Parts: sequence; structure tokens; C-alpha cells
Amino acid sequence: MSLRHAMLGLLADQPASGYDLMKRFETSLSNAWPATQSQVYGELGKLTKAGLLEVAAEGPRGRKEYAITDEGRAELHHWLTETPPGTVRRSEALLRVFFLNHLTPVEATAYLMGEAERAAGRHKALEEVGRNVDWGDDALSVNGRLALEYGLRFTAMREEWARWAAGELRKARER
Amino acid sequence: MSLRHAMLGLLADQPASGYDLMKRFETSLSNAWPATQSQVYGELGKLTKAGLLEVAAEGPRGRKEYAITDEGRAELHHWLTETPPGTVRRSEALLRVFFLNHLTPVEATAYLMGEAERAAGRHKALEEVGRNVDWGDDALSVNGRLALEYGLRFTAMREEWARWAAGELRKARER
DNA sequence: ACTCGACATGTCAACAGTGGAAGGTAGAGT
DNA sequence: ACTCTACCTTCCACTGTTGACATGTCGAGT
Repeated sequence: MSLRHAMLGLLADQPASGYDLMKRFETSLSNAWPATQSQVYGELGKLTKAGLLEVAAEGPRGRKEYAITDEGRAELHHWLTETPPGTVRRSEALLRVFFLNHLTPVEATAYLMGEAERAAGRHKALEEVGRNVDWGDDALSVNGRLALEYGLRFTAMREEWARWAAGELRKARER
Repeated sequence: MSLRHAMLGLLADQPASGYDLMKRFETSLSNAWPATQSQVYGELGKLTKAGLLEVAAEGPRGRKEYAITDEGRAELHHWLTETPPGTVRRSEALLRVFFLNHLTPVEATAYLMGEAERAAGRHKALEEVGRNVDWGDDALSVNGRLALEYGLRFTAMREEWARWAAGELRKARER
């Protein structure tokens, strides 16, 4: 049920069309919660029928601009404050670690080093984002910076862990 | 498609029934890839039909013991070495960060501190696991330790980040 | 006048994941 | 003899997610 709340959150800032929302997902939220166009349009309909959104205006090309209602704002607030964040911890990368013993030591090490590389690459990409965005003092900038920093710390931790794990494997092999 | 590979990985160690697999998921893999009973049994059928598994023996109570085939082993190896790990990065906790501006400063800080608490609690629980399991030198123990260390680093990083973020919010408020 | 890229919405099939109900057997302990 | 627990499987309804396809309009530049 996070998609609906992501959309409510975006619309709480300002009204938008489905198309607008898609772009905002791609730019800002895609790293926390990706969404496809089919999902967005479908959810817009459901949210409107549920009274959490309303069609505020209609524009050219059949454009419908959605705005959040008071009920929607209440739901967003409720979600943010009252409900515990769902810990859906699914990690394919970590899953593989459990099966590393089915590889040769060389293959296993290659996998972990590859992981380290991927994490490092992602880290660099995030640093690039941080440099290219000009951050203001507005609310979205503050939040965006917090999320970016999370990403930076996460990728750094991942790289360090992968290198450490490769070392452990080597040690185990020597025994 | 990770579930099927998780099952292949477990069965590559030794044959097991659906029931056995469920328990192994709960104890070892649940933190990397949770699975429900309906999924496991369903997937066992599909994998058998695809020739990656076979029914090695039938026991009491309709128990069917599944064993991995050579084809299954090949698929597992292929997955581990050739396919890039899918980065399904969905984090409800991070998503919320983007909408913190819709809360009062007090509420937002409370949320982040709650996050820190949750991470710390999880960290402690993992440390407990590390103490209670007696680790051998066998392959599964080595892998398990790697995964556990990942969890420890992850939760530590999360807690630190949440505290840092709460501090940033305070700084922004003071401006 | 024309065309092309951006704007804009909708639908559909397929798969992955959740949660629970239903039905049944074997064996251990009292 | 009985009961209770652990064992074991199958089925189903629902939601969420993906990716692709279909359909069209507006406006800017040639």
C-alpha cells in the first residue's frame, strides 16, 4: 500500500496529472519506490473513487489534474505518524551469499568483488547527483539531501562489506 | 525469479520436502528472502515439471522428497555466475523521508528517532543470533557469518543515519 | 502544410507475493 | 485406547508489480 501514499505525498505538495506524477517518480522517488505508468494511472482512479483525491481541472489532450482532498491529507498524515514502516527486506544479492559454497573459491571471490564494484559505481553516480542538483533551503531539498546521504552511506557500507567478505573467504580457504 | 533459485540452492545441499524447505526458509533465509508456504509448494511443482527437480522419494503422510537434478544444478550455477543481481530497491522507510515536510518538526524528529530505535533493536537481535549459533568451519557457517555481518553493518549504518538526519532537521529548523 | 517529439490516458495478460482455509496422517506420550 | 502435536500437502482469492500495446492530441519548428 505504499504506492498510494507515495502519490498522496507528491500531490500534497501540488496538484498534478498522471503524466506529471510519472516524471516525478522517475526523478525523485525512483530509488525509494519505483512505479510504472499502469500502476500510477490505476491508482489515481482508485484514490479518486475512495475520495482521497479529486479531479481539480481538465486540460488539453484529456489531461486531468488531480488534487489531494482533506481526507487524503489526513490519510497521508496517519500513514506517516501512526503506522509502522513495513520492513520488506528482500535482497537478491544477500540471498546469493548463502549459496556461495556452490561455487569455486575463484568464482565466489569474483562475485563478491563484482558486488564491491557495483556498489562503488552506484556510490559515484549518487555523488554525481549530489553535485549536479542545486540544493535550496526548501523542504524538498532538505528531504532529498537526507535520502541521498542514506544512499551514499548504504553504497559505501556495501562496498566495504563485499571486500571484507572476499577477505574472509580467502582466510577460510587457507585453513 | 529469485524464489526458484533460493529453493535450488537449498536443495543443492541435500534433498528435502516442501515442509523441510519452509523451515529452512524461516531459520536461515527469512532475512534475505522470505517465502510463504503457498509459494514454496507451488514452485516445487513448477520446478519439477521444468526438470530442475525430481521427486527422489515418497514418505509417510504424502511426504515427497525433492532432489535437485543436474539441470537444476546447472541453472543454479548459471544464476550465481552469469546473471547480474537484480537491484530491487524498495524502501518504505526511505520513501517516508521524502514526505517528512508534511509533518511538524516534532513529528518528523520522532519518526527518525523511532527509525534509529528500530535499527538498534534489530542490531541487538542479530548480535544475539551471532552469540547463540555455534559456528563451525563448514560452508554454511561461513556463508551465514557473512550474511550476519552484512545485517550488523546495515543496521548500524541505519541507526547512525537516522540520528544524523534528525540532527540535520534540527539544524534546518534553526535557520 | 507537415511532421515529429512531447504530452496524455487507458487496458490487458502474466507473474509474484500474501494470507488463510481445508484436509489429512504418523508417531510420541499419557 | 486416546489425544495431541508435529508433520505434510493442496487450493483459492486477493493485491501488487511489470511490460507491452493501443490510442490519440497539442504545439513548435521546418
